[in-house]
Order: sequence, then structure tokens, then C-alpha cells
Amino acid sequence: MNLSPLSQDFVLHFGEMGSRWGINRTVGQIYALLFVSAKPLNAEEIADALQFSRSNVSMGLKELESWHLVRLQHLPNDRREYFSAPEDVWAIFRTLADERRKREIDPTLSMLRDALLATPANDEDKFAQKRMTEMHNLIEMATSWFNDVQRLEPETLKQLMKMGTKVTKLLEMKDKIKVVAGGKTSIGVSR
Amino acid sequence: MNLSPLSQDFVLHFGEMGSRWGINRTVGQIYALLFVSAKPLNAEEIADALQFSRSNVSMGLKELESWHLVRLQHLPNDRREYFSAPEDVWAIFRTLADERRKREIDPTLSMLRDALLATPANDEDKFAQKRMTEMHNLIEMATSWFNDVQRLEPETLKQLMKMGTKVTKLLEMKDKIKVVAGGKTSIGVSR
DNA sequence: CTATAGTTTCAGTAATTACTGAAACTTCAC
DNA sequence: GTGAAGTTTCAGTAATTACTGAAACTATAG
Repeated sequence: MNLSPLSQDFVLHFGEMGSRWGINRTVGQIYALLFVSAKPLNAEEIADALQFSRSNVSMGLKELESWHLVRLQHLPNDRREYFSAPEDVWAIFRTLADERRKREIDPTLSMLRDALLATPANDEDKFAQKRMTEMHNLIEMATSWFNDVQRLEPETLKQLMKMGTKVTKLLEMKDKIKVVAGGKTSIGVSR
Repeated sequence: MNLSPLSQDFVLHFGEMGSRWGINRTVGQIYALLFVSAKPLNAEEIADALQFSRSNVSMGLKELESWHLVRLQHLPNDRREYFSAPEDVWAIFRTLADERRKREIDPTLSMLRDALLATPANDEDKFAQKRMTEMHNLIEMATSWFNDVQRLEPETLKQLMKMGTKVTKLLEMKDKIKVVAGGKTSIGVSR
């Protein structure tokens, strides 16, 4: 691998973590390489830098494309495809969250919905359904909330996160604040 | 498998999803079984219900214990160990999030911190470090926020989630609200 | 202490997943 | 069209991970 020690560590680490994140080592390393690379790279360069076979790189890139985690572009007077990781880390975060939700949550939600429609055959089924309902409701709420929050402007989100749990202070206040419908917001102490 | 079709579907689904969640099929199924089961089960019963070898169950339970996802208990006049999934789905959610953070995020954060301490050898390293900084900051902020939010009372959290993006309305207001230090909250329009 | 019920470990094997290199396919300049 | 450059597919193989059954270990009742 013809990379600086700094990048190399980063790339290798992502390879290792890949397995914990449900992507394979190759894919993790390719992504890491693109992430720290200042310029887009073509498949040949990637294969060379990481010492993978050309076809392995091709499959890895395909995988990354399916995750919407790389951008494909062409350089003038060059037929080869160049790949890069999106610059905006927030966008990456969002993409990752979306994709994981699609793969890891949605199928479960839909299975749960089906299960909850079924008529319980006995007491055990009734209990099982109760548990499934709890699980369904929690997942439903958490994901839809996450979904909402996720699409806030990065700046707003940042502000929100920086507040941390202080946001609950606002919640406590909520009851005392009256928001007048119709665009204009008036603040006053109720009661 | 001697389970009702309802539970069986649930258990099999968790087995399948297991692989996407970084746990294996066996472990996923064991967990699902415990989750929908009204009473704690011993290893024998689990092996029997899921048609796994006794030792496979033993290893699966060990794995689940390491994730803090099952409770071990003893029944009176019975030497066998009985296992159950915690009843509170919020607690499960929290545990899961904690464990995943430990395994999937923390190592990366620490690697990034190390990398950021290194002296860049050239321009490429400088660029790489810039990218790593962005990633580090984002992960740091997101996880510590998540951490905070996660430990709120379930009720508060629920309330927060139900509000969805409306929370930003409160944010907009924030500037106009003055919180007086010292316990008592006074509300007034600033400027 | 011994017998027995219960649990864990581990070496061997099965199943799955990742990777390679050769061949097929695609695209484009000429 | 032809050929060269680039990309993808895929069958075979390597590497990894999951699973089993037998043996070792542990705890307890008597």
C-alpha cells in the first residue's frame, strides 16, 4: 500500500470496523480511502493503493454505490470513472442513517405490522402480540422522530445537539408559553 | 420448532435480521424467543424450541449476556438457569444503543483522536487530517448528544419525540426567553 | 465423598462470505 | 466496421464464521 502512515491507519481501521458495520473489509477500506483522498480516484488507483484485485474493487464500488456513499464522475479527456466520497459529512451521516433504516429497521417494522394484524390463537400469542406492539410502537416513534430531526438544517441540528438535555428545560416551559396561531408568535405567561 | 406460527415468524425474522445487525442467526433467534416468551426459559427449552444444539444455545446466551440483553434468574427448587429479556423496551433500546456505541463508534473515535495528534507529513496528510477532523467532530457531537437524550426519562423522551421538528419552534423562541438562574423561571420578551 | 444434573469448552466440520483471475461485455476513437 | 481501453461478471477457491457433539468442568443433594 502506497499511502502515508496516517492514511494507512485510517484505511485499515475502517477495514476492521467494516465487519462490525455490516460491510466487508474491502468496502470499508475503499470508502476510507476515498474519504481522505483530496481528488477523485479511479478503480485502478484504488486497486493499486489497497492491493486488491481489480474486480474486488469493482464489486466494492458497486456496493458503495448501492449505499449512495460515493459519487461517480468523469474527468475531461479521460474515459475512466472516478469516484469520490461526498464532501459534506452531514450528508454522509444522513445517507448512512437512511440506508441503515431501510435495511435494518423497515423490514422489521413491516413484519411487526403483519404480526399485529394476525388473530392470536391462544394466551401465549396474546402475550407475544403485546410485546410486539410495544416494540413496534417504540421503533415507529423513534424512527419517525429520527427521520424528522435528520432532515433539519445542519445548523439547526447542531444548535439542538449543543443544547443537549437543556432542551428539556424548554419542554418544561412549553406549557407556560402560548403560541398564537396564524404565523405571529406571541409569548406570555398563561394562568 | 414447537412454536405458534406467530412467534415462529417473529423468531425467524430476527434470525434473518441478525446478520444485518452484526449478531448471528442463532443469537437473534434466541433473543426473539425470549422476548415474546411470557416466562423465563432455560437453555434446554430454548435448544428444544429452536432446534439448536445445546452448546450453540450456551454460546448464544453468553453472547447475549455480554450485550447485557438478557437477565439470568433462578426459579425456586430448580438448579437450572433461566433467561428472560428485560420487560422495558426502552431499557432494551438504551442497552442496545450503548453496546453498539461501545463496539462501533468508540474505537473509531479513539483512532481519530490519535490520528489528529499526529504531525502531517505533507499536503495529502493535511487534507486527510482535515477530513478526519470533520468526521471526528460530527461523531463526537452526535454521540454525546445521543448519550444525553438517551438517559432522559422515557416519558420526557416520548414527549420530545412526539413533538418532532416542532422542537425547533421552541429553539426559535429560545432567544426571546430569558431564564433566570436560581431555580425560578421567569419568562419575558427581550428587546 | 459420590452420583447426578447442569453448563461450558473446544476440536472438527459445515456453511457462508469474501476474493481472485480469466473471460465477457461495453464504449468510444479512428 | 475494428481495436484498444475500461468495466463487469462469474466460476472456482480461500478465508471466515457458525455449529455440533463429545468431553471436561462445576455445583449440589444426599
